[in-house]
Amino acid sequence: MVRAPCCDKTGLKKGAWTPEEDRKLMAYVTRYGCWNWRQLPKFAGLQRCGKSCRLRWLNYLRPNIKRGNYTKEEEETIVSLHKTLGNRWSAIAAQLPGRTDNEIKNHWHTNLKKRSKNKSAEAKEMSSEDDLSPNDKNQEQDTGETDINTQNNPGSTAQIIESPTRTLSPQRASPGDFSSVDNIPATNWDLISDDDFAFLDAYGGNFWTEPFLSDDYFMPNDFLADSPFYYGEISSPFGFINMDDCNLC
DNA sequence: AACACATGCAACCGCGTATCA
DNA sequence: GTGATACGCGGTTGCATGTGT
Repeated sequence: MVRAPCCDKTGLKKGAWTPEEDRKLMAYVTRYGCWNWRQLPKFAGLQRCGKSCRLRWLNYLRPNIKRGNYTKEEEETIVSLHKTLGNRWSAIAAQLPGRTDNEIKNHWHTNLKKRSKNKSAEAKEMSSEDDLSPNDKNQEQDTGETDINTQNNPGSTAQIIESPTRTLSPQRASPGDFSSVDNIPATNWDLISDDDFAFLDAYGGNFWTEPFLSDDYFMPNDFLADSPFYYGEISSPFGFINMDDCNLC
């Protein structure tokens, strides 16, 4: 039995998001929040599936997203949590403020998993060969690497040694890599200007009020907590928005 | 310089679950 | 209790870009 598509796909765009689409989504969510992902694209003037909008917002446009440049501590946390939680990326992401489950998942598959495998192979080799070179031994001491498996599970006989990364391989620059930590990706916010709300006005009076007729208005807690929404007004590139008028919470 | 291959990331897809009528 | 709807999550894919030959 094939599950019905999440939305009517006729005429809906797929693939990479354009700056214009990002602007529209950011403008809308910033002003109204994500009251209903399914309906949101319609009101935001986007030819996208609600699911796609949600993903784009959560993984890319949301404020306080960290991109790239994983710290040693973050990688250690990921490896450690992965050991206890498995592939529950959202749970892991919850422990890493600013990181998304998707990004952590990607980072695991592209970096940490590989290193973990290598470490595992090395460990196997070392256990079979006692004649480890002094250099290797020193390196091990310098980095302070230990077998987390045996640390966390003293009784465990697990063979896999998942080691935190000690050296960060240079990250390839990509359009999405803002390489700034703790900051809202400037590129995203710079995309938006006052004019970006103009298209919303084109919908007429109903546009501004209709979303708030919904009872199931929803704004993610982490977004609220990190955003000026909490404090009554938005200080944004679009100017100040009095949130008392928006009934967000 | 041109091509093939490798890598990393953004986005999509399908399933499970929560909620509501 | 049941079906419909929406959301969230994890697995997977496709493409842009980097690297090697």
